[in-house]
Amino acid sequence: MLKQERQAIILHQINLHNRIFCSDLCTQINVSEDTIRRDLQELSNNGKIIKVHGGALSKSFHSSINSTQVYSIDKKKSIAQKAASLIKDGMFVLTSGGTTIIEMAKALPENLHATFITGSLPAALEYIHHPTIEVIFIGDKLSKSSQITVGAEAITKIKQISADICFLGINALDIEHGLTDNDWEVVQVKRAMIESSRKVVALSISEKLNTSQNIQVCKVKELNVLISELTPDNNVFDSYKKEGIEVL
Amino acid sequence: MLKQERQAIILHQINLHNRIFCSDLCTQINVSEDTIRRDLQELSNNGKIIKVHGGALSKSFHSSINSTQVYSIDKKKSIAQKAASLIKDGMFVLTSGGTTIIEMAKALPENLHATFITGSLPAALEYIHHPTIEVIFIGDKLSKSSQITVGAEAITKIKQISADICFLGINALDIEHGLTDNDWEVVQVKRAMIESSRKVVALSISEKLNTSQNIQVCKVKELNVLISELTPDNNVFDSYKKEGIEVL
DNA sequence: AATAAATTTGCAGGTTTTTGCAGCTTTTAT
DNA sequence: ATAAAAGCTGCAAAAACCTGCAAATTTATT
Repeated sequence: MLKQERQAIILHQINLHNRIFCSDLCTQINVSEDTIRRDLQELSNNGKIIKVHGGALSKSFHSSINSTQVYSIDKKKSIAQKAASLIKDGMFVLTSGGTTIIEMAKALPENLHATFITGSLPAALEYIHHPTIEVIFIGDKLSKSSQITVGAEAITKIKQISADICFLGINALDIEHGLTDNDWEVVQVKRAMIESSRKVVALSISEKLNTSQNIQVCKVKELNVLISELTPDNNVFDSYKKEGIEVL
Repeated sequence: MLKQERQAIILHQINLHNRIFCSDLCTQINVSEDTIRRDLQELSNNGKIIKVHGGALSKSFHSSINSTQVYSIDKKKSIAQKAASLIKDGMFVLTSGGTTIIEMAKALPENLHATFITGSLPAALEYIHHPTIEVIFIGDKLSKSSQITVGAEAITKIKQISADICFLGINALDIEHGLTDNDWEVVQVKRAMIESSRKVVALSISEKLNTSQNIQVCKVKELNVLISELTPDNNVFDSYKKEGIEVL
């Protein structure tokens, strides 16, 4: 058996089944596991496949998400860094959707061992690419506009959870109206998340501070931490601090 | 034996078998391995063959392997067309994940009003971009390798559903072992989907027919429809038809 | 036809590639 | 925590390769 021939077979099998074990290939092609491993290593170095412990995955399936032009991307990255620092090993983390949350997902440290619970399709896609975290998806009807799960079933599931911390990508926040949004179904979900978490963290670029929308999610007092791209000593935060909110 | 003559024989052999060993040619033509090597080198320099360590490969062999970005995309599109035609307005449709399912999602008619239920992240992302269909996501733990929901909670939810039709992107199918897969958790989900559907449709490119993997999902008899890129009159389907399966 | 020139072939030797194995470390699962 | 599986490293044997050279063969020329 020629080496290139063998590698062609391997590549074919991986593309056919999306995933494969060293041991299976080894019996199928009848060479030692070492040889298979070396082949997979080589194919992986050439970018043909994704090598994983015990086997390999097809490239087409695992393709990462296109990081398109997100509004205020730099500000959101700085927020993401601060937010990610609050998450410790072993925590149960509830998160909503939104571009800020996606940025936070990308900023998670490589070796974090935590459980992330979300109803957001894009967020889940990010989390799933992380090597060590566990991802729980809240199922139910998917909202087309927001790409998150909504509905009674989802609300019930969230209320059964008791999370250590909850991260909300927010749309509008001010002292008078509290945390507000403009999608009734999304508001229900966020409200449930707040109720199920010991600590609530709001992520917001400063432009969204002191603006409001139609539907209230919760009062300012119900938030525990507020993270923006500004430094905490900025005096736009004064009134929030007075309400007992920690600003990062 | 003239050099030209010998090289003609070699070229013929390579194109016939797609691959060849130096050692085989050497005994066959009865010249030294060095001569064979020099011939292969020359043919390779002229671009007639691909020289590799230990022998040579035909040009077509190598190019066919390296060609497509997503594997067998055309075949999958033809399958997707046939599958999409089975879905009618008002139906409840259960689907697994996999590239074939994604293609089906893309092939859905613009004005279809149906409800799609899935636990596959990539599939849900496709469905959500469709203007008129409703999407229900099955929540629970997400499997990193397959990007679908797995776990007891998901199984329970699926069993509560009663769907009109179920589409399974399949990994391996043969008469003896039935529908098989290599991921225990994924198998549980597929099994539940089959039980919850009035009609089960298996989508498979023909290469996966008459292959098997380690874990059985169900017997051949439990499938109702089998769709591949081949025409239904192809005789690879004979044994499946004998089991009462409709082939499209 | 004979001979010179050019090409091809086989071989000796030394080098590189490939492969499986043993021993040890890392990762994963229970 | 512990045991099993997978991975890594270095090694050694076999196979394949390369280089240079001389013998053999083909081709060209007189």
